[in-house]
Amino acid sequence: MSKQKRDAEATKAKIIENSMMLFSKNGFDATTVDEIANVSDVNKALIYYYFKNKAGLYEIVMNEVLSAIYTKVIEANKICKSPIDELEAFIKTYADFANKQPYFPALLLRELSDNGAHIPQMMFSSMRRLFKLLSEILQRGEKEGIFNNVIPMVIHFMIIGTVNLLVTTAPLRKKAAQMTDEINTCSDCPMDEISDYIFKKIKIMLEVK
Amino acid sequence: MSKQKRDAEATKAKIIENSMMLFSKNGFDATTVDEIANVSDVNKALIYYYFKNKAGLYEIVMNEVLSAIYTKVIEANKICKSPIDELEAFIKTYADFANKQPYFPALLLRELSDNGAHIPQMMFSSMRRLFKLLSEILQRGEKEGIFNNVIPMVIHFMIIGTVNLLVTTAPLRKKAAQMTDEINTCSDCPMDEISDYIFKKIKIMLEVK
DNA sequence: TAATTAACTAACTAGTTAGTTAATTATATA
DNA sequence: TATATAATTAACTAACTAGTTAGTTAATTA
Repeated sequence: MSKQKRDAEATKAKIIENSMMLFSKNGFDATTVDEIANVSDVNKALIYYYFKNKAGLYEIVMNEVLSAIYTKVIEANKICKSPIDELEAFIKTYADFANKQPYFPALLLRELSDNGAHIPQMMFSSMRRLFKLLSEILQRGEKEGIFNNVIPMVIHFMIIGTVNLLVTTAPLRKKAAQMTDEINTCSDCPMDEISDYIFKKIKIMLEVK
Repeated sequence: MSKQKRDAEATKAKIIENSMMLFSKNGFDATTVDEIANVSDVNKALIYYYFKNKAGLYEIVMNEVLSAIYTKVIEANKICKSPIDELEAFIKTYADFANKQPYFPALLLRELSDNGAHIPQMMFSSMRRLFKLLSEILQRGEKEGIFNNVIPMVIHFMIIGTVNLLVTTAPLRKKAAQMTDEINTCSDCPMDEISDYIFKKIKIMLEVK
């Protein structure tokens, strides 16, 4: 392997990586193409050479992230023996991913609160795949008499919503913890303890007594 | 009452009202001061005459919204007899407000996913008041032996997160319902039925068996 | 090694946006 | 009724930003 001065794939990957970081941190509008170029140490025009435009780059970034999480969730799902196992895997895999890729929940929340202004179609179907998986787990559980009174859409948002808020507010909560003594903002609970708590609570909530 | 050509208070209120609508719909960055001025039928400079700058206007708008919701929740809380009543009132009042003021959840999500970039301090303390109230309800319930194994921060985000996602995705879900037959996105469940479901499920989740 | 292509850049354009200035109009008050 | 003051505007600027163009340099191939 010769050390190359030019490596298109690596450059492209670098641009995507930095875009992901910046879009997640600052959102679509507040991220400038100039900024992406500077951070990535490439000329701005190169971004237009590789990607159609800013929205096109954004779409690729989102696609990459959403595919990654879907793959992980599916992977974790494969080795499960029961709907309860599957529910646990779903929650913990999602939480773990969101925690390790902490920009992702912010991106997702922002995009949802924009009504998918920037990437309507793709976003949409990616999120649907994830929801469909959980939906099937819950309905299977209900058929088997393990769960009862399930509204999958609400349970899905309960999981996604809770995890996303916990991850996105983590820095804010850390700051709050230093300021006040009275309120416990859970600022040093590790994510795997929290996700275990969420799973156990949702299990209680759904299980037939 | 004479019909005036000039009414500073009314003009100011009009600007705030339209700002709230636009900021909520499009976020801070994507809302332009020109747009606010046009919609409000005033000259842009008037906005700078009344408000320090764009961020100052945004802060006032946010303050107004957050105070309104806090007032409603406190009001509903007053007539409650038990922690379970209080929990029910908290969830349903918040959900009702979010549903009637459907831009608010989007604003909140966006602001949280920005780490409070635009209005750090005020936003912060407004959200804390709301959390403190729920926190006290839950801890009182735990002391009275009604609830068990409560982590208020997680329960708070479970409520806020679920409601916010349901409200912000409502138009998206409606669109999805037309496209596919297989997945039930809860697109025509009325909010008060959903908030009742959320309350009942969270009650089960927290109550001592 | 010459020709061709792929990777990359400097410098620009056209359009947008927050914020300002200096002037104008309406209203209250002396 | 004159005048001060509060409300409002037209017209501007400085800074920024998405996207383009015309060109350069490195790598590949004939």
